[in-house]
Amino acid sequence: MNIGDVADLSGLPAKTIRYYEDIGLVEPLRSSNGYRSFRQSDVHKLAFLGRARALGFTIEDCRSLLKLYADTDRASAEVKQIAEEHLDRIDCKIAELTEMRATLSHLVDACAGDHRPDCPILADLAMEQKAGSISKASG
Amino acid sequence: MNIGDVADLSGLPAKTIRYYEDIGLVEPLRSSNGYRSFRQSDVHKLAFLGRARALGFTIEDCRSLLKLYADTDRASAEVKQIAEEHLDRIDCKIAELTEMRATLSHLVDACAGDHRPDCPILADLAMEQKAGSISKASG
DNA sequence: GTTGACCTTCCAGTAACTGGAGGCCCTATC
DNA sequence: GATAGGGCCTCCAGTTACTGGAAGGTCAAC
Repeated sequence: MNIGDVADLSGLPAKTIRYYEDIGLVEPLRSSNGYRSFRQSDVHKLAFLGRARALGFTIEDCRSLLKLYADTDRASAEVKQIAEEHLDRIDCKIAELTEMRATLSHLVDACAGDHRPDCPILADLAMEQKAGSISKASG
Repeated sequence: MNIGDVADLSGLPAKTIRYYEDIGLVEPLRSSNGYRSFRQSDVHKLAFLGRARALGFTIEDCRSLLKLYADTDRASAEVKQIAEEHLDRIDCKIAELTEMRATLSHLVDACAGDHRPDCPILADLAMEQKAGSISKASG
């Protein structure tokens, strides 16, 4: 199978598939004309990678997961650990973004958004605290 | 003021401050010895940048915000628009992460995490659907 | 005069691709 | 046989926002 077909089947761009070969995630054969020649197992691997990446696993996570997948003597604990660490990362990111969101939406709500220059968003970024108005929500 | 002092005051690493000069966000003066010489206004700008970055604004957003901040004829609507677009980006990211989180935590919960090889996480990534067990929770 | 902290520039690397240039291969059509 | 097109190839550069490190100049203190 040529790269175009595999791209269609796996949903990954051909560029990405070449990149995955570059970094050693897949090792397609080569036809006599130099074209990459993908086996079913390669397509399977690439689909695996596509789903792992869609779940946000890093490339290095993917590499480990592929290795574990191939190793029928694996302990599921190893897989679970990778997934749990990733879950923690996701939770951290969500927490971070949620906090940003809170501050930002607060500021956006406070901004008139009209033709006048007065803007609480800029005021906050510049920390223009007038005496007596220092009441930052202790955050 | 030298870069080290400014780094302490603004909370930004010296490396980052140099980078911000590189990309034209600040333009400190130079002393006769070649050292950067920061004015109060530079420090203020850098603190502004630090807070904007902490809210997740991109560097290009920061550039625009600084320009608006300097322009006393600005319309707050312009600032608000930047902030709202950023808020949308944040919401998208949160939604994406939340979905990942849901799928992943589902899988993690289903995984025994012991010495045995059987692993629903890998099974899902590999899409090993046995006939009759296709009951993917519809998204 | 030498140590050590601070400053300088420049280069490379990070994560995971993506875009584009320049060029070969294959099939079909004239 | 020539040509047009689409697909494939490699290699290089760019993306975001820094960060680390090398090689070397500056300054205050001892």
